Amino acid sequence: MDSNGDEPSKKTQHYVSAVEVAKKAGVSRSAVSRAFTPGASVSAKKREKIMAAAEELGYQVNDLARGLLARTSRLVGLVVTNPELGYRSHLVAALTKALIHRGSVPIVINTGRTEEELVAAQKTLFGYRAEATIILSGSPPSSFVELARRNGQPLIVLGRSETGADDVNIDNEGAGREAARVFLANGFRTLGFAGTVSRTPTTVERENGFCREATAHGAKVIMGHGGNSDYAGGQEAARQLFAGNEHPQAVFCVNDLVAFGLIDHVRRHTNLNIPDDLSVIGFDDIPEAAWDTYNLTTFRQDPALMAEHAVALLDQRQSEPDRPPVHDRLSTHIVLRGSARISASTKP
Amino acid sequence: MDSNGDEPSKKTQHYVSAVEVAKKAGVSRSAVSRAFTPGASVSAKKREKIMAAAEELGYQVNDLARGLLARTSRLVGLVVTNPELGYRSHLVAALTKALIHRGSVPIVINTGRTEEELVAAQKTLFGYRAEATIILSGSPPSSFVELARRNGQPLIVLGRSETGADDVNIDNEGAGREAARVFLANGFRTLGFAGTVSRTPTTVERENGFCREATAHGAKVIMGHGGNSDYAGGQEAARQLFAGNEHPQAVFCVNDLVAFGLIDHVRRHTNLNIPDDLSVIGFDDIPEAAWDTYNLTTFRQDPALMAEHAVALLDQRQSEPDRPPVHDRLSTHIVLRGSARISASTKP
DNA sequence: GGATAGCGAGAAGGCGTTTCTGCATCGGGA
DNA sequence: TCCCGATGCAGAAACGCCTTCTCGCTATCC
Repeated sequence: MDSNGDEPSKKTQHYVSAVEVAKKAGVSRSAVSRAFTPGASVSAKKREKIMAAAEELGYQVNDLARGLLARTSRLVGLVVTNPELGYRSHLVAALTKALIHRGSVPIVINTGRTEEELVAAQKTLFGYRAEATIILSGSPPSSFVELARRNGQPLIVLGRSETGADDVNIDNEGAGREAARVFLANGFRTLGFAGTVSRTPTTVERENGFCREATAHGAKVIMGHGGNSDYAGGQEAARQLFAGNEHPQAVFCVNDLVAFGLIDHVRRHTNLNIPDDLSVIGFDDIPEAAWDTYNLTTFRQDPALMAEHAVALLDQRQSEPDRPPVHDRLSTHIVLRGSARISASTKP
Repeated sequence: MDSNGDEPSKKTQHYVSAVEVAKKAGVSRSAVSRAFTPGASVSAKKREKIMAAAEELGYQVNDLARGLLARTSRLVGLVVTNPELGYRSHLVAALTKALIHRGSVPIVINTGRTEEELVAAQKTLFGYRAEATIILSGSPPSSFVELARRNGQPLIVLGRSETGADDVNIDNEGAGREAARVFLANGFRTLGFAGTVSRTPTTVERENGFCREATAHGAKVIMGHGGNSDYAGGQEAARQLFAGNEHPQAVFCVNDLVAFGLIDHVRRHTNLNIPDDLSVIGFDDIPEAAWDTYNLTTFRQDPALMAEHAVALLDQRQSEPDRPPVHDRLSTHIVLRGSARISASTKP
């Protein structure tokens, strides 16, 4: 009974439109549109008939046309560099999930950090009338912020605070200070910091917080800087930190990947035992930090929470487009594991 | 001189359209359209003038309207579950990069594997008239394939071959056989396989290839199955493999994460030394496999190459929509590191 | 002077939403 | 029982923005 004769097996090879549904259901195309608009005035019976026809034909509202009229799409852009790396992969996953949950459709622009590339990404997003842009990495140039504002497109920056846009970030400097305090409270006087030569605000803040707190209390801080904030960078930093005849008793690493590289270097090239001879603290608490090999004490940064806050910020911005930029600061806390010889009572 | 008086600082608060650019440049709106269409007949001088006006106004072609007319957008959908996990995070990164390089715009639908969720993802993608869909995980239900075909939307499946769509995959069974052969050639007679209880085609093929080759040559294979194919799953599998009084001399793990979990379990809970007492081979060759701690011998699966092939398949499908499904099989090769006591000469 | 490239103007087409208007129906009052 | 106003629903038309096509005209080149 569902093999209706009026539609032979001609090759459709195109998306069915509302007119076809209207014809099939014997109604006007406005009625079809209303049937798909919640709260529109259509009788229940007619709506049902229309839905049945739509289902049978495989009709799907054309969001391109809808967006054209609405002057915005449900598309939300995510601009990110190296989305496969460490914490960022988790953040991207959490964001895409949160956005989809919200009813948005995430576009992921995987690109470099240069101004040109960022501008190109933004243009693409403008072209699709994206509802908003979320930047995960790289400082957006001021022209970026300005253009988004001019076009009325909300812009959320993650992990940067110095821009004129809404952002959600964590207290990197505070965490750095806390790391220093924890080390000091456990009697370490010669400390180390493992960072990178590419000085992003995030890493600089962690470094500053740590170093200032440490030196303010008379401790010595030895610095090691790798090329990138990844495993190899951690190895390089370790090479620098453990090259001289004086080495740190405790090292704070700019993130977990760096900590892993550092730990592996230490295990392989020195006789130091972790944590007996050397305490290590990382940052991010990615799943690998909990692995037996590393069992890393680190600062927890919850990607799901950050994604949630980013989406909340987006909602707020849309309801109040004109209010001043909001800076949302998430707290972090240290997760004690076995890589640092720290007594739990000294945890602040 | 660029503060032109004819545009006072009125709040634009909307995207500028082609008519505004036309007015500003003193040309017709068709000319604007032509200027943005490569290969259209516009004089260089006029195009330049138009582009200057567009630049100044911040004009950006509305891809929604363009897509409406073209009946397709440059959007390409990526449907994926747990995009943050192991190899998949690298694949997603490589795909987004390759797609952007191609001029497409990737939509990432991060969702579950249930049929409902996949259908919802597909509907979203249809709604935006996505140029194509790429599925990274989860077997698409046959309705999915059928609907994509009916709508003329190319569908590329990664890591599954049993579907009626184009796919790119690797020779999992062959790799499994090779793993067994390498172990056998090095004198191991009691082998182990670390897999998962959730039997996806990928894992089943690797397991089958390994077990059949091994048993065909008279070796014994002990099986261990964790819950998921991740670190914790590897630990569980190890618990099973090393619980009895007879344990394997060499274990093939369904992927690198499982191998890491297994190695860590062995190091912590047994006296066995890797690779002296136990050889381990993994699968994927994610960056962590090269880390000092693991130094894992594993099968290399290049995400960039797979992404490249997926995009190539997409190009081909678009130029020849009606040809039968193509099954693109990539080769893998084993990467010898320190986790397996294997002499290089025995590598096939 | 005739061919031609370039350009402006206008209109159609793609598809869904929204507004406006007309019609039918229903309830209530005379 | 009849009529009027209110109400709900349906259809027509306009709109959003771009591309493409046609047509007619002008500047340009040989």
